Amino acid sequence: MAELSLPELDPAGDRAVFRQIADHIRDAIGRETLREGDKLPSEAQLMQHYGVARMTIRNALQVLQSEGLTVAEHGRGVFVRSRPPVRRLASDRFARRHRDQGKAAFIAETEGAGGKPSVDSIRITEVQAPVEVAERLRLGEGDSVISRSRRYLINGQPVETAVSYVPAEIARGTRIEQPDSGPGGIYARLEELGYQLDHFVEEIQSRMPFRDEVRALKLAPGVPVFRLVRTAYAVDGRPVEVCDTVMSSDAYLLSYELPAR
Amino acid sequence: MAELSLPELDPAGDRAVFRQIADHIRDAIGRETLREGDKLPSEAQLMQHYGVARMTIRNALQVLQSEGLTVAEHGRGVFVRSRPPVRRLASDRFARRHRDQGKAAFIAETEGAGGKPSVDSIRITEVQAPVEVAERLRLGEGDSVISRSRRYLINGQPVETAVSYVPAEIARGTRIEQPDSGPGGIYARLEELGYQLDHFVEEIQSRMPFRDEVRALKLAPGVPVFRLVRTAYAVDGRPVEVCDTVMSSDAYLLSYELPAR
DNA sequence: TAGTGGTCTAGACCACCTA
DNA sequence: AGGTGGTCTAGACCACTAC
Repeated sequence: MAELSLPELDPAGDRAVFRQIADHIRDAIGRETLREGDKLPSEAQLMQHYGVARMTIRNALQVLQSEGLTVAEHGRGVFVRSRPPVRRLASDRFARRHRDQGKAAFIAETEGAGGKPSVDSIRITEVQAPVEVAERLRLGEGDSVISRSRRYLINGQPVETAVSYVPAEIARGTRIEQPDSGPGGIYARLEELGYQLDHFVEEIQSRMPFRDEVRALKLAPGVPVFRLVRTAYAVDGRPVEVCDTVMSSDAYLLSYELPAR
Repeated sequence: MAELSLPELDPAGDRAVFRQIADHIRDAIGRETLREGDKLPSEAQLMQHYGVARMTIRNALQVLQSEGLTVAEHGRGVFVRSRPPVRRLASDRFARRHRDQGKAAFIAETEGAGGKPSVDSIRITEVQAPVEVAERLRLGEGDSVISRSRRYLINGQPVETAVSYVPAEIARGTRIEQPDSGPGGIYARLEELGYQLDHFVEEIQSRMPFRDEVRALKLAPGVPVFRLVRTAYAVDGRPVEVCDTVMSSDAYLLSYELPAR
């Protein structure tokens, strides 16, 4: 602990002791006295330094963890969380010129950035459209859709889960029902089927992940997720696909261009 | 507690007791046995029901709170968190037709949705451009910018903070330096000054809020924020403004249209 | 005043990691 | 084996809210 030298507690202030301790450590991280990957003093050392009970120290560490600033590793220590390289999603990523290259957007981009893309957990089923999907596809309740769910990884690290829905009427019996949807992905298949794509609408929300999302994306505590729902529209105005994705928020930066006119 | 009837603990499973308890309550919320605004059983009731110590119950409740599912109110109880109405930001919100109506985007939209918009904490200063801003505005270090910071509220509830940066060379001596930037906001002023706007680029990230953001936006525990940085480009390609905003993620849904061509 | 959550103590035993 | 964090107990006193 000699190297860190955290301040003393302020006994006068009415701010709770565990909050003061969290403040000290947070400040040290902010000033980069503690940097990404650095190990914090152990709980025992912090108890010693501040002269408080263990639960008080653990409360302080809990605060930092839920802020996404630190991660605890059982048996090793508590560390300043390091952020993975950010993947930028630009708004032209579904432009036809990319589709024509014969690779799905994710593969093309990841390789372009020097990463090793992979896709797993591919599951294809025909189901009744969930309400949110039916609304976006302008289907009635009970209408069925082909659902393609999969998980995207970069260098073996999961970053995104996605479920695509295409009206069964369109996709049944086509390659969209196959695990490998072929060169250019399902958007290329849709165009081959005569549904020339016109535009997409992406709707973005952010929230803390559900339990299954924490598992599927191997999320650290204190990391929110983006939920991005993309609807693809054909030139005649008909929505032909909905893609519901959940992304680790610290793996992505989303970028969009908006007209000013 | 009679009305809730949570399951018993599974003594065989190796899942921690406080996690099992959190699971039970989370399930009850998921099934809508507990609905938005409902009060959870008190800590004392839960101790009684499960026959465990208070810290075990508090650990379970802490889990739910950091997932954004519940909020504790001192002296009152723990409640299922209710989500405020979501404000949808569409990608045409800076279209000229809105600007020409003489209202800034925020005011026009909020009134359109039946809310009462307000803006406070307006502070205008001339400063050296922060690095991230200088890069986006293609300024050198040391170049100064006019910074306009303010906070947006809907029905008195803060939802967003924003700081705009305009090169001082452009804004100095203009109404952009005034607290009330006039009809149509600063984008209208920039156009009057001869910088006809062509497009915007918005970059979106999500993370847990800093302490000052929790205060400024009155954020509940477990609520992440969007950070949205918008750069405005004039028709000659010159970036003329950067706006750095932080938004409560549960007050917003962002929506963008992307071309497919 | 009674009930609620907020903070803190002082222990205990366990599981995991490193050496 | 020794150090680390993970879980849990059984108390205590306090601050806030409702009645």
